[in-house]
Amino acid sequence: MKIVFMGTPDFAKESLEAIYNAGHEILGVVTNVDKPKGRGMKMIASPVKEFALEHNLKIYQPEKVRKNNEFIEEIKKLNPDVICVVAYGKILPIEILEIPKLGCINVHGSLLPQYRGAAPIQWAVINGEKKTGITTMYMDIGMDTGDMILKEEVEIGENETTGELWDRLSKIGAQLLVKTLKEIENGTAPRIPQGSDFTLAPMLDKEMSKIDWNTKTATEIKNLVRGLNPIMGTYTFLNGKKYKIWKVEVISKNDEKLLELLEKKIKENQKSDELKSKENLQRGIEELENGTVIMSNAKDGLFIKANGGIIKVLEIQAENAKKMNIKDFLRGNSILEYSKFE
RNA sequence: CGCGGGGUGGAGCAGUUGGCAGCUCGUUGGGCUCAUAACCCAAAGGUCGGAGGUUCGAGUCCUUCCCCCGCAA
Repeated sequence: MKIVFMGTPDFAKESLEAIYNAGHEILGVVTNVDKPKGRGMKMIASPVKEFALEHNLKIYQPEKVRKNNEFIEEIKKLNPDVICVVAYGKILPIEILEIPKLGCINVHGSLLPQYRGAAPIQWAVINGEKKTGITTMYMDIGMDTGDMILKEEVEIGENETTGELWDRLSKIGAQLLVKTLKEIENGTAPRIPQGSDFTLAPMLDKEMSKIDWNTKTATEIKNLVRGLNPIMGTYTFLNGKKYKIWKVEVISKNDEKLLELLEKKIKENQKSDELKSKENLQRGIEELENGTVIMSNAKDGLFIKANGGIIKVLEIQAENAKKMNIKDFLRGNSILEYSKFE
């Protein structure tokens, strides 16, 4: 089929590559404008543009698409059978949606009508969903409200990060798009209305990446950490310094191994008899405020009291530093026990 | 010229007013142990990113070049 493809990030590149390899005729590729990126603010082309350049595809990078008659006319002239939109980054006006004879197809990273919006994958992980998926649909004017075509379900691993899930879904999405196009070509594509029972996955904002030790449970913190990895990461403060937390594990406050370590340490330090028994240790931990460092050393790691469990930090990043696994970090940097993250 | 941080043995860091180059870990050898990623002892490993300069003396001060990283988008 004759296709115009619209997309920007690597997620979209997978789809473009798949339909390209499937033998469809790519009339043009629309991607977001190059943006200054990275150190020195160099202009960086989107992954979709990179692919288009490599394969000599025609590239369009309109500043805006709404009320951009010149651009709309260009697309009209291409006379595509369908327009495929995957994570393009701009909302398409009705004038464009009406161009292709067979419709505008969108690949969305969730099981619609759940998680409509800009950040479906991230929110699914943050909310601790056990499964999510990909949905292809016919676009309409609303935000991810169009009639659905195909769906594929995917399990979310308990420790899977958004980045990992993102990669998997981008490939599944690519395949599902190819399959969807085939169905459309054959005239067998279904059209399933979404119904009214939907949820939203709005854009993530900076605010939410701060760990709230007081109101969030240990598991919620863990889900936030993996949900925001590797997009922005989560952060928290210790003695006025900002630390990013990239990977954690949740362990129970009754964790035998941890209690043993604590017990041993207390004996070594000849501290008060008060915390001698395991019961007292558990109670002692329970009494600590959320965010308090229970134990911190290069050998055992960094353990932080949280609501309903203990956060074991696995990957951390100090200000102006790069991400490090916790053992490397603690060899050169020290975090005092009983200090408090906030 | 977007803002900022940094280059010190294999890793992560310290190094005070310029005065013998250190710490934690790893590595190697040995010991201990039923055993171990545990513990004990010992050793190897650095022209302190490069080039100039100031000085009796520079990781430390000045000039310059190279490289890396974080924020921001």
